[in-house]
Amino acid sequence: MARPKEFDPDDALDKAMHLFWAKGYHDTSIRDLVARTGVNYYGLYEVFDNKHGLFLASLDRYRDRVTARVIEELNRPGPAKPAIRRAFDRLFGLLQTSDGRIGCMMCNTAVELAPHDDDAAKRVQGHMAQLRDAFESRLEEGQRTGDIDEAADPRALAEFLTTTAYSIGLLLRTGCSDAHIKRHLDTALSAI
Amino acid sequence: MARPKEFDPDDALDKAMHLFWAKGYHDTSIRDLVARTGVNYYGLYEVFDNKHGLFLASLDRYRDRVTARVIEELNRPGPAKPAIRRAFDRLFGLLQTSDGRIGCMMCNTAVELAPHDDDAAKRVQGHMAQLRDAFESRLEEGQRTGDIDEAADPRALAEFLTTTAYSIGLLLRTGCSDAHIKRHLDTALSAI
DNA sequence: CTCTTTTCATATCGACCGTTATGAAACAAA
DNA sequence: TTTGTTTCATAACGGTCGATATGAAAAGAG
Repeated sequence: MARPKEFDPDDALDKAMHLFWAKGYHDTSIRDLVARTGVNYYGLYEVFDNKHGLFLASLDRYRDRVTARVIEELNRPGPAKPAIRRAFDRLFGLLQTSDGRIGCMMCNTAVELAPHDDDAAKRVQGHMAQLRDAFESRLEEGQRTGDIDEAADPRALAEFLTTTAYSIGLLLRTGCSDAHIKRHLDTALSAI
Repeated sequence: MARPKEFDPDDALDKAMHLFWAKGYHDTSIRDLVARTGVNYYGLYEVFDNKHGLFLASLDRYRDRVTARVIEELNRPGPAKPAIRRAFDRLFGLLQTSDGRIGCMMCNTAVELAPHDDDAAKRVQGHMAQLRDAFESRLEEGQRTGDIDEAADPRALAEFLTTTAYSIGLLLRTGCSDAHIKRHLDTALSAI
């Protein structure tokens, strides 16, 4: 019984996420977000409260759009080692955006915002734990099926793989070549 | 033949570096820098031109104060593997600052500023190359003395170790525990 | 001492920040 | 059509940004 919204909040969040992902929190202004999303000030504040709220929502969206799919790939049936490799390949693919090689939004946030923002820090730590748990379960399953060395510590390896995932983001954002990243992945995965 | 400076530019640069290191570029204001260094606006601009120049000088100072000492540790006589381990331990120690666990300034800059600042990007890439070359030389020496597997690719391993160094910074800045970081280091070094 | 030069502390500048206020525009209900 | 409600586009707000202008203060030279 009133004027309808001219934008799709879901689509706006996607666009905002990509801008935050590429430019980070401090270097992205509300005006930038208005321009990128096509949503006016009123709409953004009405839906997401403020810049901080929009950023936190973007982090959640990133988890759903990127990390969730990596874990999905990780959990496909089959031996653990190739599944882990495929998960990293999937991650690498998902980190190729139309904005270029902008890395991993969680890694970027861990560095830029999390040290001084408890809400962001909580989400980053949750993200790391989620990824770690997924790796750990897969490694334990691999140990049961004989794919992974029984003497290995699944938790320690899972932490290592999680950090490796973050490293991929770091290397991408630094502009390292695909070949460089592939070499890194080969070396890292030789540890499991 | 005029009024002398009341501050030591070298000391001021140290203080500025630590503030940039902890808070990053965008979240550190000139006023913050004036407060932290005790130097007034005129002094800062007279010596370092502007905020950007002061940041670049801080990056160079970081290389001299932190990275140079890690490489120094790496190049001590003896077998390669323990030397590499000692270098990482030294890095870990140097990253414990009075500002807390703020990670590695080059890693932080690689994420926050380098993607949109060519001067910063050039310094980060130079830093990575310097570290990589140091690791590579040490690995090659290790291969000659039989300490490192001859079948290994020194360049690829050196890249991996460089990324591992950056990962230490990332884990520190994310607030991970010492034990977590030690485990990561153990796993990573199992690859060489 | 006075004069000259440099640095000091501080006020100020225009620009941009995140946020909010304002009035017109677009629908549904009556 | 008129009324009521929500969203639209845009102007405006106070605050802070990086950078600079200003005049007093501190030294050496004469």
